[in-house]
Amino acid sequence: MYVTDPMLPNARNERCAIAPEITRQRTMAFKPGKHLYLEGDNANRIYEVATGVLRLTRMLGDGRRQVIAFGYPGDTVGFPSDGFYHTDCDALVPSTLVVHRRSDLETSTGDAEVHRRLLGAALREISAMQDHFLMLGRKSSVEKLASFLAVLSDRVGEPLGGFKQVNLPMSRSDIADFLGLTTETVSRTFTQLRKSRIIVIDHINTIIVLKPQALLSIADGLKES
Amino acid sequence: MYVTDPMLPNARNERCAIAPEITRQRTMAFKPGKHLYLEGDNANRIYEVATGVLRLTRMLGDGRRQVIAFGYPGDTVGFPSDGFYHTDCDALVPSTLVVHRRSDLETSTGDAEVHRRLLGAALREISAMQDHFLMLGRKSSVEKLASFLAVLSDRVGEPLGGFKQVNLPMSRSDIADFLGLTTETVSRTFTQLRKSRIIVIDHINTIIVLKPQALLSIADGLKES
DNA sequence: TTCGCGGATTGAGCAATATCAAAACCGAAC
DNA sequence: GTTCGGTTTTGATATTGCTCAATCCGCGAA
Repeated sequence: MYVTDPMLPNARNERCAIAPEITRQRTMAFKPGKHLYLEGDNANRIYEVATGVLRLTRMLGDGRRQVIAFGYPGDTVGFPSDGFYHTDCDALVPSTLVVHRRSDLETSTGDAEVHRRLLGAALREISAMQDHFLMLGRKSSVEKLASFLAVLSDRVGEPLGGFKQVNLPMSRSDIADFLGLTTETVSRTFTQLRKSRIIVIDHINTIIVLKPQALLSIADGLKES
Repeated sequence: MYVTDPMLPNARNERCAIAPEITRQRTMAFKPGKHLYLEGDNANRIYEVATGVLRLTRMLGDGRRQVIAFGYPGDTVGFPSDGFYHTDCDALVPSTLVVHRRSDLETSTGDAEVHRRLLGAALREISAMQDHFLMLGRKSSVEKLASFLAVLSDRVGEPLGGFKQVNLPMSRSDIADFLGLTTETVSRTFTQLRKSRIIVIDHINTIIVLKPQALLSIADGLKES
C-alpha cells in the first residue's frame, strides 16, 4: 500500500478480492517475528496478500530505514528484479498469502490468468509508487499523515456509527519511516489532528475519522491546519 | 532514471543497448516543447528511450511538482495502469524513442522477446523506485545531490582527462523537484560540493567529477561534508 | 495489585531547509 | 556589441521538523 492521491478516482476497484479459484492455489500462513524474505535473497516467489498486513523495508548503511510499503489484502509483494528481492519483508500481524512462482510472471507458459493478474499488479505498483513520490518529496508532515490516514480509512476503514474506524497495526516509528518523518513528529501530528477534532485516537492503534472531508482537504494541501 | 544506491552492484548491465533488430521496429523522433503524453491520457504506447532525455512529472493541485524520473537511453516510460498514463512526459533535449504497443506488454501473443524486454523493464522500474524512496524519505540535501550526480556520472558520464564529465540537460528546478528540494538549496549544495573540490562546475549544465569516491561516500551518508 | 519495560507523548532548543529578496549571470534577439 | 528576460546564485531571515531529554502510558510479569 502506497499513499496515492486520495482525491483521485483510484485503482482500488481493480485490486479486487482474490477469486475462489485462485485461492485454491498454494496458500501459506505467515506470522510476525521472522522475515518472509530479505534484500538480496533469490526471488523465486511472488506473494499476494490474502489477509493480514506485511511490511516492506529498505535500510541505509547507518541504520536509517525506509518503510517502502505496507502490504494489505489485495496487494502483491516480492516482484523480482535481476532475480533478487530488493527489500526486506515481514508481517505486522498473522497473515495468509497466496504464493506464486516467479515464472508465473516472467514466462507466459503457465496459467494465463495468473500471469495477467501478476502483470496488472506490477503495473499498478508502478503507478501507485509514482503517486507516493509526490507525497514523500513535496508534502508537509500534516499533509503526509492526513494522506496516509485517508488512504487507510478508504481501503480498510470499518464503519462505526456513521464514522470510519481505522486500525493501525504498525508502530509510530513504522509510520514515520513510511512517511519520511520521525516518530516524534508523527506523534505530534496525530495530536494536532486530534485537537482539530478531525480524528479521535480511540487507542494507540485505533483511530476514528470524524471529518473525512477535512482529512482529504489537508491531504491535498487545500487547508492549512 | 531513479537515484538508486550508487554503492550497489547495479542493474545497469541489464539495461543494455537496444539491439539493432529491435531498433528496426517503429522509432520516432521527439523534440522538447510539447508533451509526449499527459496524466490521464489513454495509454496505448510504451516508449523506450534510444537517445535523448525525457522528463516525467506529476503535479499537486497547488502547483507543487514532483519530477518522477528522467528517462535516459535504455529507460522505458509510459507503463499503463488501468489503461491510463499517470504522469506527464516531455523531452529535455531532442530524443528518439522506440515505440511499443501497450499490447506488447499486456498480452503474450506478440513478439515474445519484446514482451520479455518490457516486463523486465517494468520490474527493474519497481526496484529502482524502491531505492529512490529511501533517498527521498531519508537523505539530506547533500546526500541527495551527491547520489544524483553519482548515478548520472556512472550512467552517462564521459571520460575527460582521467575525470568524468557529466552533462545536465535539466534545470536546477528540475533537479530540485526530482530530489524534493528547492532550487535555492540545490544551488547552494552545488556550491558546497564545488568548494570541497569534489566537483567542478564547468558550465551551468556541465560538471566534472573530481573525486568520485568522495561523492559516493557522501551519497551513502558515510561522510559529513 | 505493583513493578518494570518499551513505546508514545510532550517539551525545549536547534539545525536544516524553505522563503523572500536582491544581485549576478547567461543566452537570445536586436 | 547592447539590451532584455529568465535562470542561477547568494544573502538574510523564517519555519519546519529534528534532536535530545523528560515524562507518561499501557501491558505483561510477578
